[in-house]
Amino acid sequence: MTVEAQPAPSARQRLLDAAVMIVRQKGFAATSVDDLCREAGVTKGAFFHHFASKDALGVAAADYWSTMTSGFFADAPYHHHADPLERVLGYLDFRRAILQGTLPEFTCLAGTMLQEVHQSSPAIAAACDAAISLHAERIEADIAAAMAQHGLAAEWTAASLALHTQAVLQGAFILAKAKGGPAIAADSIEHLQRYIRLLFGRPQTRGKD
Amino acid sequence: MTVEAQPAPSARQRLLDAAVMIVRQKGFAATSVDDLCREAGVTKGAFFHHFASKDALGVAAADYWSTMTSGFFADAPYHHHADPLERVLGYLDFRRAILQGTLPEFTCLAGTMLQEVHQSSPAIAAACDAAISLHAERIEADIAAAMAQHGLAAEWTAASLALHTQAVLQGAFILAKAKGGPAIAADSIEHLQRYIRLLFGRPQTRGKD
DNA sequence: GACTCCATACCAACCGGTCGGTACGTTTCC
DNA sequence: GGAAACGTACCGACCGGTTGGTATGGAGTC
Repeated sequence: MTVEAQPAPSARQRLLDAAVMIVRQKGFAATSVDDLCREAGVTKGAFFHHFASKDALGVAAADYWSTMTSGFFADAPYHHHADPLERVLGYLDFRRAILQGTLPEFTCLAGTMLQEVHQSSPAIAAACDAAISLHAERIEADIAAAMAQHGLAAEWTAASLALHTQAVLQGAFILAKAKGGPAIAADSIEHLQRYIRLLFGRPQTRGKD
Repeated sequence: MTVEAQPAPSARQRLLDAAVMIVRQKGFAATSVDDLCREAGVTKGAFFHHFASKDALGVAAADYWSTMTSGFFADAPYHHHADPLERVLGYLDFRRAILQGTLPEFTCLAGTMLQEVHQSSPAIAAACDAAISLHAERIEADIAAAMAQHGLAAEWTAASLALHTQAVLQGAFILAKAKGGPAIAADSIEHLQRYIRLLFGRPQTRGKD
């Protein structure tokens, strides 16, 4: 609630940014508090001033990730489409397009942390779940609109398909980690796009990109 | 007297079994050598007698996981189908059916370890990649046979779709960890099955489960 | 002068890994 | 056949370094 404009990046902010990068590189457990402080250029005192524990940092990082990605995708170009189905497909085009750079640059923090802490730290797991679920809800709205427009009476729900898109993305990231690059991740997203086109009876539109 | 059958599981075997369970619970980094020894009922001396390092245990565990799951799926009932497409769909039926018990019981060791060690330990990452890729190749064979039988000239390859099935499964596991249960994982696999049926022009066969 | 923000110094627990030693079966050599 | 020699499996105390976390104090600001 007390969010005003911040002119200079505070130690807290720098720690959060450091966490987003390093945790995606090494995972949560392998990332030490000292690693974070070194990357952020602050001392341990600053860390424990802003965060009660390493776990608390994990929760804050997941929340930060959620608001960060929310803004990022809200500003993305695919919202321009009038057709809601085109927005859904455009979203996936966009997800494919941002598969650039090294693995920790396009990989998902929430998915990475969930793998490790789903049992040991319920608070972090809940924050990661919230981030993914919130993101899915945004897509769910477009899917529901597309279903209404196409008069689709399907055996699956918009919520289920929205969550499925997130599953494919998370799985694509794991394959990317296995293969050391984003190429197969892009393939998987293409399969998902083809699935959605088939679902809506719109087989293979527009030319190859 | 040369003893063929092993009446008592060796320390090495017990450590491997312990690793498969605990690493899926807590992740690789958060699992200590002492954790493994305690679970396996052996001492640290035994651990380092059989494995040169914790990393070496990770590689061995991934290899063990690969041969273990290979045998498990080779014995599964879906191979009975004469129709290769039915074998692929049956495989996914089977994957849904084994979504039982607690999360570390049906979750994938290779995917879990990959998330954490893909940068820090190339050896473990390679072993995990090999496990997943080998598994995908088994499915690829059935997909290729189904494509040939249906005379499908597709823009996608059997290998690509096989890898996509693994991406969906890995992503489904992450969602299961987010939601704390296997229900949404099953939903995602159903979406994948629907995709494959649409791909092969066989919309919705057999009755509801 | 109280409060926020952050640095320094420090701690106990725990980490992966080492090491000297034991128990025991097999091989070798007389 | 018996005993020395050797190899494998395992034990558990121990080591140096790192871990998450704390105690305390000082600079800047209202």
